[in-house]
Amino acid sequence: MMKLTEFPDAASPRRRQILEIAARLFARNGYRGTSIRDIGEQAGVLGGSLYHHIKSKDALFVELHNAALDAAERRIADAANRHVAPWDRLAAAVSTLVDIQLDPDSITLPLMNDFRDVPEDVQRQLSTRRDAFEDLFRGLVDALPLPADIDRSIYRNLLLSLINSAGDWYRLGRMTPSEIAAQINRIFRHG
Amino acid sequence: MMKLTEFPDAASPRRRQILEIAARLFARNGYRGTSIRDIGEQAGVLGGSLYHHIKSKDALFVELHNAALDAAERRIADAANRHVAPWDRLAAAVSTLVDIQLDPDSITLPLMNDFRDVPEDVQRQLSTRRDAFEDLFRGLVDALPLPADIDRSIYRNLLLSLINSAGDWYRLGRMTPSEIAAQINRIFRHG
DNA sequence: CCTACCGATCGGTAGG
DNA sequence: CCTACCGATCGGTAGG
Repeated sequence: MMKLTEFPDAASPRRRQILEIAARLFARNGYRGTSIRDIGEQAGVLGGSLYHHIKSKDALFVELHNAALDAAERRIADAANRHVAPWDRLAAAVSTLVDIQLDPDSITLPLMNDFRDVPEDVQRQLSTRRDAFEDLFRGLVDALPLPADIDRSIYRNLLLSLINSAGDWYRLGRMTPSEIAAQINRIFRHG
Repeated sequence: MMKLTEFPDAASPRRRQILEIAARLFARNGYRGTSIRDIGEQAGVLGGSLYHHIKSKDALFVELHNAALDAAERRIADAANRHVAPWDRLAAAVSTLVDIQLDPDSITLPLMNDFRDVPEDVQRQLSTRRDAFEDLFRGLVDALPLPADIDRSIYRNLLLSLINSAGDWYRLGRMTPSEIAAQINRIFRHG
């Protein structure tokens, strides 16, 4: 449950600290809702001073986004690979992604959700990495014995967008993330 | 398929025209992504001139949001009420909401999706109207003969967030909105 | 509906 | 890492 090294490739401890601060702010307030001055404030310096560590706000966001997907992809693949039956493999992946998305301290993932908040040229830089992430789920879904009248591409998109937007309505207390995941797996299990 | 009077309570034709322009821009570019100057430009005037017709950007957005939910709620209730069996009623509601969300010319609904893009005090103004909208689906879901291990509140939230985020991945061509709706209804039909 | 502006905020930079 | 700025953009207003 504890995160130890979120950004292993950070080049210096100070830079890693800045990356972690920035990731938390982006996750909480979105791309446009987070200013360079906000990040500087939490890091104890003025906004302009950050440009010693980063090239631009865009480049910073892209770096955080890709590192977050790397970490998520590793955790999800590990969880799926502890099982062999197709439905079990998907259920493990869903449960892990739900955990990541609903963790209130998650630095990792809410970055995925802000796609349309981001400038268009940044979107283009992110989309390759996102496509690769989706391939993980494509493989899991393609292995399912689904009824013939369910389209696997639609099924995968529905499932992913549902999980990625779960943070919008989830409020702590009533149910745990793993109970939410269990409900999702029940609804999406067919045939 | 044609929209005739999107804003029946507009007070003047010019004001209605401005509301329609603003709704389209908010739907396309989000709350923060739409400036008062953008709206003025499309209306053929300078941004400041709009303040003869509106009180503030916030009040404009709230008005558009509530009018959009009024129109959506009417369409969805009408569609559901053409049926009696619970699963048919839900399917009709889902299909109508999907149509609204995926219509590329829709003024009506993508306003719902930008919740976290909007300032907090505006969020508070919108939430009452949204809760009432959700009650429509609450009634439809509560009438379903669902398996006992599926939580109706979670089921409803998952279904609504899934439909509301469908526009994020849907691209025209491969499938029509009603085919998407049919897939959703298949996946969410149980018991 | 325009002119002309306000105070605030933004990403980013030069020069030290 | 700071000082001191830049050009751009924002919502909104006074006065006509």
